[in-house]
This record gives sequence, structure tokens and C-alpha cells, in this order.
Amino acid sequence: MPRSTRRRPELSHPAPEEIDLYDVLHALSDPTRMTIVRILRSEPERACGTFPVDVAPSTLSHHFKVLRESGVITQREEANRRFSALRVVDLERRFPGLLDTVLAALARNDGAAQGA
Amino acid sequence: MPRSTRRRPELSHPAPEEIDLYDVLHALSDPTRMTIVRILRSEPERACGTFPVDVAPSTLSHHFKVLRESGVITQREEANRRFSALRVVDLERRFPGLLDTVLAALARNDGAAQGA
DNA sequence: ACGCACTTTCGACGGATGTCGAACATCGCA
DNA sequence: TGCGATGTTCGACATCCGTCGAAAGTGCGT
Repeated sequence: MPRSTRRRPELSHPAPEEIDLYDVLHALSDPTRMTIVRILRSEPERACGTFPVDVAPSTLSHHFKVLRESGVITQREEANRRFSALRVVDLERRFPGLLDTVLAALARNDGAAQGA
Repeated sequence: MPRSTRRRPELSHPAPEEIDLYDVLHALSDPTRMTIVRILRSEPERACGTFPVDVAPSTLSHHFKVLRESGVITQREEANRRFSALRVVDLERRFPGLLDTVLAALARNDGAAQGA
């Protein structure tokens, strides 16, 4: 059978207005996911496998799904790589200042240790 | 045996510097607890039983414990009532702007519905 | 002294969560 | 065409979470 141009299922992202605060807070309440968000803050986008988190690939995939479905990140496919990016604009519109405040809080939480 | 002035176990509160961001975010990721926080924002303190949340007393007690142990609220005993108050000063010192930003986000999350 | 009102603690239960390994799918390259 | 790299899905598992009811503790008022 002919392979279509879009054979993989569409990645589900919530609409900007549908982003739920509780989902976002829950997504950010996990250290692994927070690490992903922090790194993504200083880069436009990044491939999944290139994050310095110490979990199994399947676990990482799960975390990306949580972040995506909560509206924190977008994911785009290119070849067999999946690039993730923070939804800074949408988040800022929906919950002004939230992302920056939380990331600033993260810096204080980790203190002088493990900066950047 | 003589009843001491402090016969009930001390309520455990984390020190201001020990308040953990992940604990706070987790505490705030529950609607019932967020409701408590929102109400407490506009009042200096309030007795446990007077919150308009629709859960069993034991469940409510559990939520207060989570909020207290994460450092979001303080609890003070007076007779057989327990009064709760937001740790606004400590939270502001530890994570500047976090509380206000999250509560502002909550207002947007709930939209025009169920204000204040 | 008795009982009522306010809360907590305990035990239980169903559901969600984070984690992993194994298997599968897709793409690029030799 | 076949292999390796990248990621996902599935099933399993232990743990945690929110919820409740029953029981117990404490203080106030009658």
C-alpha cells in the first residue's frame, strides 16, 4: 500500500486557550520534566535524545508526552527525530509571567548547585 | 498525670530556606488545595472547617497537611480549632513573585466563571 | 459530668504516576 | 536490501495520591 506523506499520527497539542493551569503545574512538579523545560528555555528547539537526563528512553518519551499534552512544549517531527520547543508565546498569553517566575524559582531552589 | 501546656504534637513546618519548589508546585496542582490558597490570599487566617470545599473532613485534613509540609501555609492551634494562614513572606523571599503569578494564572484559568 | 463540635489519625481502596524492558516503527546510509 | 539510530507503544510493577468512613482526642458549653 502507498505510503502517505503523513503516516504517523498527529501529535496532540492543546489549543492555547485550553491550556490548564493544574496540568501545567503538575507537569512542572517533576524534576526530570523541569530539567527539560529549563534547558529548552535557552534554546529554540532540541531533539529528544539530546537531553542530559538519566532515564530510560521510554521514560523520557513519557515525560515529553506529559509536557506536550499539558501545553508546555510543542513537538515537531523531522525524519526520525522529534524536536521539542517551549510554547513560550502561548504560555505567556495564557498565564503571563508564569514560566519566567517558575524558572527563576527553580534557580533559587537548586541554589548555587547545578547552575544553568 | 499533669497535663502540660503543650500536649499536642508540634505542627511540622519547613524552614523558609528549606521550602522545596517541587513540593510547592505539587501542592498547588490540586484544585481543592488551590482553592484553599486562593481564599487564604485575601484573609489573614481562617479556621479549617470554614472553607467552602466539598470533601470529607479527613480529606480536608490531608490537604492541609500537604500544604503545611510543603511550606505554603502555617497552622496555629487555638482551643480545638486550627487556623491556617498563607506563608506569604516566606514564600516571597524564597520564590519571589511565584504566589502572585500562580494566583493570577488561576484567575485566568477559571476564566469569567467562579471568580474570587 | 456529659455530650457536642472541630480535627486528626488510621486503614482501606481505586486510580494515577514514574519507571523499566521488550518489541515495533521510521528513516538514513552503506 | 539490510542495518543502525532515534523514538514510541505496550505491558508490568511498585509507589504515591486523593478519597472516604470509623475511631479517637481535645475543649467548650450545658
